[in-house]
Amino acid sequence: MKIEELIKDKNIKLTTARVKLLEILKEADRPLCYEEIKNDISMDKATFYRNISKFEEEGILNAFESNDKKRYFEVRLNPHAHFVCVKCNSVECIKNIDITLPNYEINNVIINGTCPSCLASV
Amino acid sequence: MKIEELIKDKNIKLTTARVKLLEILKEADRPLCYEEIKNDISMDKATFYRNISKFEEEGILNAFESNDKKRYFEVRLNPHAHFVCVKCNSVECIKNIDITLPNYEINNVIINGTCPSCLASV
DNA sequence: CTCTATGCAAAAACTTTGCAGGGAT
DNA sequence: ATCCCTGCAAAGTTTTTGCATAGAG
Repeated sequence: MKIEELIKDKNIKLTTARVKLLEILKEADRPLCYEEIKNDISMDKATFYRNISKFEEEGILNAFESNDKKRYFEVRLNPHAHFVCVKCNSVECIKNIDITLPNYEINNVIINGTCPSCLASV
Repeated sequence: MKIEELIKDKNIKLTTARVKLLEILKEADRPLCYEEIKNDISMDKATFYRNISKFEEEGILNAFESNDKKRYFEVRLNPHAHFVCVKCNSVECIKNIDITLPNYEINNVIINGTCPSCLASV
C-alpha cells in the first residue's frame, strides 16, 4: 500500500513532509520515537507532533509510551502486538499473538516485561 | 497479603509513607497516577516518584503510560491485562486474558483502543 | 550510630501552543 | 483565494535531581 492511499479520503492535506514522515515509519521494522526520526525528516518538532496527532485522529497511526517515557509511533498496517523491555527499553514487534475482546475496539497491544537477551544477561 | 510482606526481604526500608502509598494502590480497583493519589498521601512528589522507582526495581509494582501522558501504577498482585481507551483515557483491568511468550518474562499487558462506552457514544 | 528516606526548590525531558508566513487544492 | 500546514520561540506538563534534615534498622 502506498502512503498516498493512507491519506486519501482522510481529512488532511497531502504534503511532502507528511509523506516523508509516514514513509519512514512504514519502512521501519519497529515503532520509532521523535528522537529516532528527527534527523531524517526536515520537520520541526511542533509540526511533527501536530501531524502525529492528526494521523492518530484519522486512524492512520498507533502511538504508545515505552518505559523510557517517550512516545513511539507506527503506521497502522498489519496490526500486531509490541513487547517493551523494562530493562533495556527496546521495542519489538510480536506477530504471533492475536487478542480480541468483545465490545472493545483494539488498536494496539503492548506487553511489558523482560526480553530474552536481558533475561540471559542476569 | 499484607503490605509489610510485600516489602519484607526487599532492599528497602519500611516507612509509614511507603505503607500508606502501597495500601492506596492495593485497595484501588485500577491503576492510579500521581495526580489521583497526591491528596491522599502526605508525600512530596519527589519522594513519590523515588519510591515508585524503588518499588519497580524490587518488582513490587507495575507502571505504564496511558494516552494522557501520565504514568499509572499498580501493585503487582494477581497479574492481569489493562485496557486504555484512546478516546476517554480510562484505564480498566481485564482479568480474562492470559498471555504467555516463550523466553520472555511478562510484567504487564496493555491494550489500547476504544472502550464500549466510547464506541456507543459515537 | 549509620545509611536510607524525605521535603523543598529548581531543573530536566518531552510535548503543546501562539503567531505570522508559506503551500496545497 | 481560501484554509490548512509549517517553523520558530515560548510555555506547559510530568518527572527527576541536589542538598540539607529527619528517620529506620
